[in-house]
Amino acid sequence: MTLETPQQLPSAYDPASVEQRLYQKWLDAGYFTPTIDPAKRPFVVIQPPPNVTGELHLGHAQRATVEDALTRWHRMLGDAALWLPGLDHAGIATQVVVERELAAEGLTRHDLGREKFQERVWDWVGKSRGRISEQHRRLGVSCDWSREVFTLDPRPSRAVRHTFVNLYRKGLIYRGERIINWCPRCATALSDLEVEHRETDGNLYYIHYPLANGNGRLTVATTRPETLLGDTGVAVNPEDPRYAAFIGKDVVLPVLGRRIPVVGDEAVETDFGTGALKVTPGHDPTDFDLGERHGLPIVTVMHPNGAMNAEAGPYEGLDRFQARIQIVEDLQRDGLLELVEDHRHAVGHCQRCDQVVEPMVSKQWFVRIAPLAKPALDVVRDGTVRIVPERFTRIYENWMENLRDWCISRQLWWGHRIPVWYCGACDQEIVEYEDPDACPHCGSRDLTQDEDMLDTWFSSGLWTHSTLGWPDETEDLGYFYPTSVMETAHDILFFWVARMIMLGIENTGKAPFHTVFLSGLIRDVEGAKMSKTRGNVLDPLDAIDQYGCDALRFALTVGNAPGNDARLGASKLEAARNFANKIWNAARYVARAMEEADDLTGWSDPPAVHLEDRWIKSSLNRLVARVNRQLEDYQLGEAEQSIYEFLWSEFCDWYIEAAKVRIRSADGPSPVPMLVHVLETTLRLLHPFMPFVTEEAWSNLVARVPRERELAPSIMVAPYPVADASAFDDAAEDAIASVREAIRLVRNARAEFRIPPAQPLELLVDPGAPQSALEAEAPLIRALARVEPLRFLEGRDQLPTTGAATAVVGGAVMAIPLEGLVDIGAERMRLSGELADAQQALERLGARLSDAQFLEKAPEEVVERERDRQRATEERKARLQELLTQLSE
RNA sequence: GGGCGGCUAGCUCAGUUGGUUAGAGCACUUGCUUUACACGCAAGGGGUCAUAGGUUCGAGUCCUGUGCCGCCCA
Repeated sequence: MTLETPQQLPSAYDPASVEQRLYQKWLDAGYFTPTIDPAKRPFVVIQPPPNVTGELHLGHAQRATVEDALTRWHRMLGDAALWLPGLDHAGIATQVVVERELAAEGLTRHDLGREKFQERVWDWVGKSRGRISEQHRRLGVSCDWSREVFTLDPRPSRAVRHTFVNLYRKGLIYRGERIINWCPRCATALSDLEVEHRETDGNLYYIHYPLANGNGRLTVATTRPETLLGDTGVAVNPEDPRYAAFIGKDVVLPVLGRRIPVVGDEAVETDFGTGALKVTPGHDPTDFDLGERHGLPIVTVMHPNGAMNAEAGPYEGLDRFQARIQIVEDLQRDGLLELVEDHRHAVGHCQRCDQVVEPMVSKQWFVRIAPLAKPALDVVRDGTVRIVPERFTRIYENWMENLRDWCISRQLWWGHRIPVWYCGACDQEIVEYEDPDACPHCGSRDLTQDEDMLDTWFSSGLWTHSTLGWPDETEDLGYFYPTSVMETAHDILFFWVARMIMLGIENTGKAPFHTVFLSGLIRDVEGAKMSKTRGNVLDPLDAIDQYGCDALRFALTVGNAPGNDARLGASKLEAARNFANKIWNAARYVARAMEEADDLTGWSDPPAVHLEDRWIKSSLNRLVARVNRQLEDYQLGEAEQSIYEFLWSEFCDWYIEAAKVRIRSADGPSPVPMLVHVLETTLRLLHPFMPFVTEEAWSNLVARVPRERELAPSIMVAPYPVADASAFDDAAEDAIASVREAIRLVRNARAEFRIPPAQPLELLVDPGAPQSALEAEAPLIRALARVEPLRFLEGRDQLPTTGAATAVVGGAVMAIPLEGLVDIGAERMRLSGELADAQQALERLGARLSDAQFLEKAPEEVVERERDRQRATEERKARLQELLTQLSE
């Protein structure tokens, strides 16, 4: 590749011409695949596998950026960094998507049959995978594509099979008639987590249940009157004086006329409704528990599709919502409906298809959760697993302490099939690692496999180890497990993270990672969740086309605190794009300075002799220290902010501008080696976040540099910067700060008095101190403030007393003679104001420093800092007073 | 009903062992074709950190109460 001259480089950074080329270069070099090396420390991130049928959205892009940044950082630290990508078959989500497609053709999955339907899904998967993969690559992710896994691949499927069999044999998986959440649209059971509760306007119906003996009646309140068809009791609180006498008697179920008992139970809330509760064990989870306590029978009144069944008597065949209307009418007719109230309450909806979910008793497979939850709780409590940000630890604990058994069977056709066979001859359940040919109990070949599929999250829960080869003792598993950081969105803490911890410990004996890093959700500018129906979805690829990958990555992560939701809009993307362009142009400038410099010797660690060099080197090393600290503490957004500020406001705004002055005058040591050094270091610091522009700029720099140290072939395998504390230089930083202040004051006066930028100004300075930084930096002040002549005075009495803009910087006094422009009275007013400020500050400082408590209790360095400030403020006050006296003469 | 989070400049947000005069981006005002960058440069305006108490030498930061907004769980 021939090196372009700096002049040939475009003046605006063009991401499109860089990104694909560099990504290919990294792929070809094999940087994304770590080598298993016992001498190295492994760093492992397992990617949360996106749904195979979905497209990546900005949330994925943000998480990918965080995961990539962590991986790139560790790779540069010299770790064996593995970021393992994958895809999730997403059972119910995918099935719903494909069923919708079928519905558009007027078909259901039953028209196709199980096999054809599965083929159809695989077709869809094939199309979708390519898109997801393309999106990921465009995001610049450095994941190891050679290890990419799909949840339905043979290896993870084997892990699913082994886990199921092991848990079954330990008695931790069982089949039973329990109350579950049923989606009539999807015709499948759902776990508690897959139900979304939404506040909905409904009614509360007060219904009379006459006593069987004809002496009165009980009135119950319900939001779902149609379920009374499945009532097998009425419950009241035994402490409730209104109803105590009813316990043990029978009431007559309206409409159906069935006799059902009244039972006493403490769980009944006396102040909800009438205080009497109809008990429907077949269609309500609390009633199920209650019914179990009192031995009440279970009656299920609905078909799986939500229509009423034979138990519903005259309502058989009606849809559940029609049945509700009909029953209410009938109750009214019979005079059994006391009243109907408006009532707002939470109604469960299917997470995937939004239908109202029906609690229903059904025969399903469950995981016994308590024995798994205990160790998973312990590892978080004892710090083996750290959750970032910390506040989610409590949320995790609360949830884990209140878990019900996990319903894992789904009446779907897409996913991992439940590995249980039933023998037609002896009726035994057969659960083996390999598919059985014959019944091990009776030898019969009349075997049928369970029709159901496993909850997707069952396989996801194994992801940290199934991707590395478990249950086999593979080299990958031995080296990379347990993994390091699990980064994911906080909304799947329970769905996924908790189950990974439970099943990771269960299968391997070890917690699957040491850190959980939870990201917030990405919202649109208005703060709304992005969704297709709202039409506010921003495709990551569009954003990349428009602003560039680095800009998107930066915009998605800069300044974000872990776990907090963030909004993204055009202005943030523009700011990020501008930053990429700033870096590009800084690099372009430095490259040009290099071409024109005679000697770049020492660039890799230039000695800091000149005050400006001492300052920038000190400042750079403080930045490096800070960024390392922030990364170690997972404050990625802050780290980016730090780099942004240094690069733009320190390096570009001041060091480069100062360097130009020195280069032009050819006076003193050349700043070019330092320019190269600072930029090269900062690019490495930033690379994990903005991989492309840093690589491109870095390559352009190092291609022009003498080989003073071994140079990596790519910034992504170059070492991450380490701070050199010996470069810290407070004196230089203070000195440059006062020079900057002086320049700012001159520019300020120029703006205030409307003096054209090109017109030089005379500046008189009484430096005050013998070794003033203002004197040392006179050329810089001349150039950046457009000062000519700049004269340093012997004594204050030489300062002009009229018609001058004046200011105090540290111990120095400056005056810009502006006869005829400056109103001396206004000038005096301004200085008096400053004097008053100084006086006020001194009073505060004096009070603090004379407080014995403060002196005794505050740390030494804080006291010392206050003393320094007091000294400086006193000096400033003295100078201001002198100046004012002079002006009033 | 229980829990969590937010309330900081016009807007969006940082601010992690409590320690300068509380920061950034965007927006705003003024002026600039200054040969790296107008995706830029310079100067500037703008905040009693929701509220009431408390702890402390010192509170945006810790504690308690209150108000509004959002989320999670039941």
